[in-house]
This record gives sequence, structure tokens and C-alpha cells, in this order.
Amino acid sequence: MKVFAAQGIHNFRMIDIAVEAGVGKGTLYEYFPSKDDLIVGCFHQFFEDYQIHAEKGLTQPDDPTDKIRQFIKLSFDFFRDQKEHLDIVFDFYTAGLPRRNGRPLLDGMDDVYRKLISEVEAMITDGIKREVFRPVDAHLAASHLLALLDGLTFQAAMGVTDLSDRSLPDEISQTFLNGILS
Amino acid sequence: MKVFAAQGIHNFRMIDIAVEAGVGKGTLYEYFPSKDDLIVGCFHQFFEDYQIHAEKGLTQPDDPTDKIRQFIKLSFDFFRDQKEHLDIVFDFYTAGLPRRNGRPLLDGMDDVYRKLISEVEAMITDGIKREVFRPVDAHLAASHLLALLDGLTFQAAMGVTDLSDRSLPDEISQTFLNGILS
DNA sequence: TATTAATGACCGACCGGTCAGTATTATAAA
DNA sequence: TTTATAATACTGACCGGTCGGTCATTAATA
Repeated sequence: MKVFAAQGIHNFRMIDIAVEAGVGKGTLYEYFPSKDDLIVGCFHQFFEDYQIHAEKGLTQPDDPTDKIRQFIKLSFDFFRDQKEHLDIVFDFYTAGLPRRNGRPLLDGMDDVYRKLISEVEAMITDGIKREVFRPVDAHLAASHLLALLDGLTFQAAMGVTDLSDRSLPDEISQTFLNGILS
Repeated sequence: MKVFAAQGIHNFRMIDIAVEAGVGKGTLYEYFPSKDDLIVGCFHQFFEDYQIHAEKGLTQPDDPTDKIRQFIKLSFDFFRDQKEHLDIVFDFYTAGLPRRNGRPLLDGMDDVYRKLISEVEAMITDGIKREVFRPVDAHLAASHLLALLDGLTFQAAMGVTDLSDRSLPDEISQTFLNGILS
């Protein structure tokens, strides 16, 4: 991850990884069949971390409003901790984008994302049932929220938004919730 | 752009561009000093198009609510028209991200983005003055809106959200505006 | 005839991946 | 405990392919 952050996922050389890890270049090939496999391996490790982190918050509070607030807060926490690696996140993202020619480097990114949407969607549907939220299109609202978080993360990677601003999660939660509250 | 879309901005070869353009490889170097310059040139062309497109809407209606709605709609229109090139947009985005080692491929992306934020911010500040909007943090709300649009574009590039859904801009506008309305 | 535009064979830097050899550790035999 | 042997881990010099960029030559135009 250190090398990815420094060189970018498209520019690093295997020798960079080897040097950073303090091993010979050949040794890397004892653990990863190819450069691509190494990248994919890192991605899975990373995304697993995020899921474990996010799942903690998806169930805890009962009130739908609090649940959303909690989810937003946890997402912020996670990406703030990844400050050093934020640009990598977007390298991963683009590496998962479908291409006209040939497979993308990271396969199945969209499925992972769709699953995430449907989890958030469930929270919103629940809120609508309880008449806490307006009868919005739950799927769209879930996409809305995730788009918002991704966009802010991107801005943070670019350096135009500061994720460590303590009031950020609250302000964002407030505006989003206002938007869908009954 | 066709080649970028097919091969990705990190994988295309100069010969691909030459073939697609129907000229010899050497000819490209009559117009662009280097591969990087060619990429940067395309990016500027692209972003200029977006700005020209977006500016149209930034001034037209007087009512702040309509102005925001209009801006959202125009952004959707633009990116929907770019359907074939959406993945390139994100290649450009990541190419503009700051790197630990060396300059990013695309320099000054953040400044362009900051300018965009401040334009949206002005619309919101105006709305607050007229007491159409709550006294929210205008800068944050502007970042919020742009993050939302970027995120949705990203989802569209991934294929999980359909920008050509006619109800999308309205739903998004509605939820966002609800969030900041007095 | 001069000037400009276009070309693609060629060069060389670069880098992913290999593999013959070395070092280390585990196991077996003495 | 020592020695012999096997198995495993590690290494970096090297190979082969790739591709950005050059430039001598040719074609088109003034």
C-alpha cells in the first residue's frame, strides 16, 4: 500500500515492492503469480477491511435515522483512517471499471457495490415502513447516499475537502436526512 | 477519446491513436511533443466542454431553487451525453490526484474543482440571503452537491446507476433541496 | 525549386517474469 | 550430538517483449 500510494497503481514496479518489503524480486513470485495478482490481492484485503468495519454499524441502532447517521459516521471514520491511502482507493475504483477491450483489472467490483447499495436500501425501506422517512424510491436514495460518500472521499483524495473536520459527518447526515424525512 | 475508452488511459499505445486517426505514428509528434502532452490536451478539451456546458445554466434562472435544479439537470445531460466516455472521466480524475512521488499527470485539477465549488457556493449563499435556504454552511453544501454528482457519475461508469433514467435528476434535486430548504 | 507534412523502420530504455544457483531449515541416519 | 540429505525459501542476473520517441526519406504543396 505504501508503494501504491507513492507511485500509483499504474506506475509502480515490482522491484519497488520488493525493496520496500526487504526481499528480492524473485521472492514476490513465490507469493503472487503475477503483478496483476498482487494488485488484486491487495484490493481484496483492503475491501474486506472496509466491509468488516461497515458491518459493525449496519445493525446496531434500531431507529432508522440513527442507523443512517451511524453508517455515515463509520464510513467517515474508515476513510479518515485511510488518509494516506485515499488515492489508492480511486486507483482501485478505476481499475474495476468496465472496459470496451478486455477484462478490467479488478473483476466483480460492480457486484460488491450493488450489494452495498442493497444493504443501505434495506435501512431506508425500513424507515419508510415506520413512516420516519417519506415514501421515496429507496433504491435511489441508497444510491444517492453512497454517491455522496464516494464523492466526498474523492474530494478528500484531491485535497479539497477535509475528512477530519469533526462537524462534517453531522452536517452531511443532517442535510441528507432532512431530504428524506417525513 | 475512442481509444482511451477502449484501452484505458494507462494502457493505450501511441500507435493505437495513430491507427484510429488514420495517420502514421510520427505524425502525432508533429502535434503533441509527447504522450503525456497528448493526454493533457484531451483532458483540457474535455473539461472546457463541460465548463461551457455548465456555465449556460449557472446564470439563467433567478430563483435559487430553480438555479440548483437547472445546474443538476445540465450536469446530468452532459454526463449522459458522455456515456461512452464515462470511464475516461475517472481516468482523468485519478490522473489528477496528488502523488507522494513526482507530479501527477494532470496538474491543477484541484484548482479547477475548487473553482467549480465556489461557483455552486455562490448560488447557495444567494439562496440563504433570500431566506429560501436554511443558513447552512454554503461551502459545505456546495461540496455536498458536487460530491453527489461525481458519485452518481461514478456509479454510472460502473454500470450500477442509469443516468438516462428521466426521473433521476428530479428525485436527486428534490432530496438535496429538501435538505437545505428553509 | 523550396518548403512543409507525413511516414514507419529503427533504437534503446524499461520492466515483468524466469531460473540456475545459494542459503536456510527440516528431517533422517549414524 | 553430529552428519548427511532432502526440502524449502530466497536471490538477482538475465532474457524477451514492448513501446515511446527519432529521423532519414518520401510525398504533397507552395
